[in-house]
Amino acid sequence: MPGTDHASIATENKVVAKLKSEGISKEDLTREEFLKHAWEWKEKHGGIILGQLRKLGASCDWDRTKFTMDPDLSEAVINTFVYFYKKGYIYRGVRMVNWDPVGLTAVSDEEVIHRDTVSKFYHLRYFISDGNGNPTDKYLVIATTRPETIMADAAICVNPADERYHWLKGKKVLIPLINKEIPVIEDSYVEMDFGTGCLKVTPAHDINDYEIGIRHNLPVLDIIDEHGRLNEKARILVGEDRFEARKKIETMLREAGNLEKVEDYTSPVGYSERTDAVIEPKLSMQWFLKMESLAKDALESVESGKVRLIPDKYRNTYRHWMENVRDWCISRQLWWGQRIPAYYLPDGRFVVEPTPEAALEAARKLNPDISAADLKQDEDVLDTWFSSWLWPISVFDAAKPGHPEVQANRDLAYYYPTNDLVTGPDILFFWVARMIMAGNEFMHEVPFRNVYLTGIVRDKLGRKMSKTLGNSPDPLDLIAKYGADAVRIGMLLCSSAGNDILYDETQVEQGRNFCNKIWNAYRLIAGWSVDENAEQPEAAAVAVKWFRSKLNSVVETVEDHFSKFRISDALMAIYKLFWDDFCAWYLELVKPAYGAGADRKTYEASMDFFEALLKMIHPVMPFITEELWQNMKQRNEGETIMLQRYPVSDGFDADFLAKFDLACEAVTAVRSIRQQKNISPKEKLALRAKADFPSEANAAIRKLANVDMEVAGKPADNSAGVSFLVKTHEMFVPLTGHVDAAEEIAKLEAVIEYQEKFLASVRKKLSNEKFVNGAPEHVVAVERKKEADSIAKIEAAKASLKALKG
RNA sequence: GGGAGCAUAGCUCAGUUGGUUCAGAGCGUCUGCCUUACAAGCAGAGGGUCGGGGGUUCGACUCCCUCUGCUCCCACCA
Repeated sequence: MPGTDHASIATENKVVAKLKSEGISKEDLTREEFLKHAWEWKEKHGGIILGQLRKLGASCDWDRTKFTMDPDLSEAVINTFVYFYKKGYIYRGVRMVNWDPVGLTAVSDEEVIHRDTVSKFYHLRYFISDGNGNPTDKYLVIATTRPETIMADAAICVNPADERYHWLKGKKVLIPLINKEIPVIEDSYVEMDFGTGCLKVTPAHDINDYEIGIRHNLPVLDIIDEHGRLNEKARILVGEDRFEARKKIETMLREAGNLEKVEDYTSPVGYSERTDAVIEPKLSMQWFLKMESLAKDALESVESGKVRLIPDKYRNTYRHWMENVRDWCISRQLWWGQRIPAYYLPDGRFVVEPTPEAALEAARKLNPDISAADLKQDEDVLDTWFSSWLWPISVFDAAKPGHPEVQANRDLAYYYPTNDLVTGPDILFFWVARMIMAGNEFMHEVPFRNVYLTGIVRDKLGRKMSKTLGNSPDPLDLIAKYGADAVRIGMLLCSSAGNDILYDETQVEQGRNFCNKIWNAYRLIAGWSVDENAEQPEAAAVAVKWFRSKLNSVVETVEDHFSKFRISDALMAIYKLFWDDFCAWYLELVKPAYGAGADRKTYEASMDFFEALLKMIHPVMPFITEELWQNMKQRNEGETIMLQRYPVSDGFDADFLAKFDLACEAVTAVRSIRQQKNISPKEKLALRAKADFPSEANAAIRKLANVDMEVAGKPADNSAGVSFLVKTHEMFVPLTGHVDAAEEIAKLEAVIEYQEKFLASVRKKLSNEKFVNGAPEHVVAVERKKEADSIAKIEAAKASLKALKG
C-alpha cells in the first residue's frame, strides 16, 4: 500500500515560504485561496517520494496509492474525531502548549528539540512593599533568564523549608518598573540551592510556573502575543519582540537600580523542530485526546507479544513511554489538514458533528433559531498523525474508522492485520503506537504482528539525514550513477535491525560491484557451447555435487536469518554464496578449457544453480535478476521471476561440505606457497601449454599442501579432496617440481616448534583435575585427541627431518 | 535528574543457553598479477590483552560488581 501523508506543518511552511518569495503573505489570503496554493504544491512535490520508490523498484500496489487528505481518508479522520468526542475522550481546554511564534502553531512536546543555549542569568531586586504599593528599602533577589516576562509575574515563591526567607512570609513585593504588588508564596517546588532560592512565578509563560499557579490559585496574565511580541498587558515595551524587549528591559532595570548582576548562563532551550524558532510556552485553547485507556491497551498489545518489536530492546522504551503518556494535543493552528468538525454557536456553545448539515441540526436542538450562517466552524486543523494513525484501516475501508460496530469491507477483512511493518524507530511513538491504538479501538485487533525498526541513516558526521537538513544524497542521483539494485543491496548489506547506518558511498559501490559480478558470471555461462559428445569431467561432477549441497545449506541458513529478521546476515550469506562459492570456486572448477564446449550435464546444472541464485537475491535486486532471468531462456508472455518460487532446500551432505572446505584450504595453502615462489606469468603459460600435468609436480603440491596445513595446526587428511582440485586446470599452474631441502627443513622445524608449544598447553589443561572432572566429557575427549594428534605430528615431522638431513 | 542501550580488527558490525566449531564477516590496507566472464577483477597476506579493573566458575567476549567513554529516550532548575 503506497502512499503519503500530508505533513501539515512542514508543507504549510513550504507553501508559506513559496508564497512569501512571490510577495504574497498568508494573511492576505482566504483559507480557500491558501488551500488552492497548497494543493498545487502537493501535486508538484508530493509525487517525488513515490517516484523515488518506483525508481528503487519498490513492489507496491501502485493502483491503490493513497494520500491522507484524499476525500475518503479525510472523512475517516472526521468520523474518528466525532467518535472520540462522543465517547468523551476528546476535550477542549486551556493548556500550556509549545507555541512556535514563527510557524504560528502549537507543536507537540515531541516536536520540540532542547538544545543547550548560551544566555544570561539576570539577578533582579524586588523591593518589599510597605502595604500601600510603595517600596521599602528591603528587597529580595530573584534570578531569571527571562526578565522581559516580569510584568506577568503573579507571585514570588520560596521553599517553605528555606530559613533565609522566613521573614518574607505574608509580605508583598513590587514588580520592578511597573510597581505592581504581588504576594510571596511558599512551594516545595523551589530548589533552595539553585539561583537565589527565590523564584518569580509567571504562570502564563512557564509550564512549571503554570502548575504552581494552579496550586496557589494565582491569576494568569499573558503578555506575549502569537508572534512573540509583548502585548498591551505588559504595560511597558508594548509591541517589542521578546528578545528585543529582553535587551531593553536590561537597561531599564539597571537604570532603575533593580539589576544586581548579570551572569553568563547556559541552559537548555526548546526549539521548534520545523522552524527552529525558540519555543514560547503559551496558554492556548487546544483540543486533546485522552490517552490513558488507549495507551493501556496499546501497551498490553506489545507486552503480550501480539505485536513484536524487532529488535526487542525497544520494548523497554515503548513501555516507558506508554506508562508516562500525556494527553495528545491534536489541534494545530494551520489550514493544511483536516479541519476540526466543531461548530460554534453565537453564544459560544459548540457542537461536534461530521458535516455542517448535521451540525446545524444538532445546534438547533440547543437553539431552534440558529441558521447555517450563524454556525462558525473551528479554525484549527488536526495533527497529521491523527490521520496517519488510521492508515492500516482507512486505506482499505475508509468507512470503518469511527465505526467499530460496522462490518469491515472485503479488502479490509482480507488485508487486516498485516504481517510486518517496517519503519524508523524515531516514529515508534508518533505513528506505530498510535496505529496500534486505532487498531485496537476500531478493529479490536492489532494492525500488524511484527514491527521491524530500521536504523536511521546518518551522514558521516553522525547527523540524522533529513529532507529539511538537506544532507541526504538524492536517491535518484545515486540510482543514476550506480543503479537501483546497487543502492538497495549496498545499503541493506550493512544495516542490521535497530542500528543506525553511517552512510558512505563505498557501500553503494560495493553493491554496484556485486551487480557486475552477477552480470559477468552470466556472461561466462551464457557463452558456453554444449558439446553433446563431451563426458563430464570428474572435477566437474564433484563440483556440481558440492555446489548443490552448498546451495541447499545456504538456503537453510538464509531462511533461518530471515525468520529472525536478520536481514543483513541473510543477504551477506547470499552475497558470499554467489561471489565466493559460485564464482570463485564452482565456476573455476567446471569451466571448460578454452575453445572446448561444456558437457551437457555440467551446463544444465550450472544454469539451474544460476537461476536459483537469481531467485534468492531477487527480492533485493529486482532489476538485474529479472533481466538475466528473462535472458536465460525463452520465457512465456507475462512470465516473471517475481512469481517464481523461492528456492527451498532438499537437504545437504554436511560431511561432504566439510571435506570440500578442507580441500579448499589446501588449495589456498598451495597458492600461498606459489605466491612466495613468485612464478612468472610466462612460466605459467608455459606450464599451461603442456597437455599433461607432470605427476611429480602433483606430488609436490600435495606434499606442500599437507605441510602447510600442518603448520596451520589443522588436520592433514585431505589428500582425497586435494586430488580432484589438483586435477583442474587452475591447479596445473603452480610448481615446477623440485623442493628446496633447506626450505623443507625450516618448515619441518617450524612444525615441530609449533606443535610442541601447542602440546604443552594441551597437557597443562589435561593435568588440571578440575578440568578433567568438571568439564563435559566431549570437551575433555577433544583435548585428548588434540594431544594424540600433536604427538603424532611431531614424530612424523622429526622422522622426515631425520631423513632429509641424513 | 529519571530510564534504556552501547564499547570486539583501520572503518561498519556479527558473535544466538558460559565449553570441539570462538576470536569472526564485509569494507579498507599491504603484496603479486592486464590470466580468454569480471582490474568495478583475480590470488595471497597482515591486522584484535573482545574499553579498564575486580568477582563467580574447572573454564568468561559471554554472568555479576565497579570505573571510564559514548548514544538515544523522557523530564527539565527559574
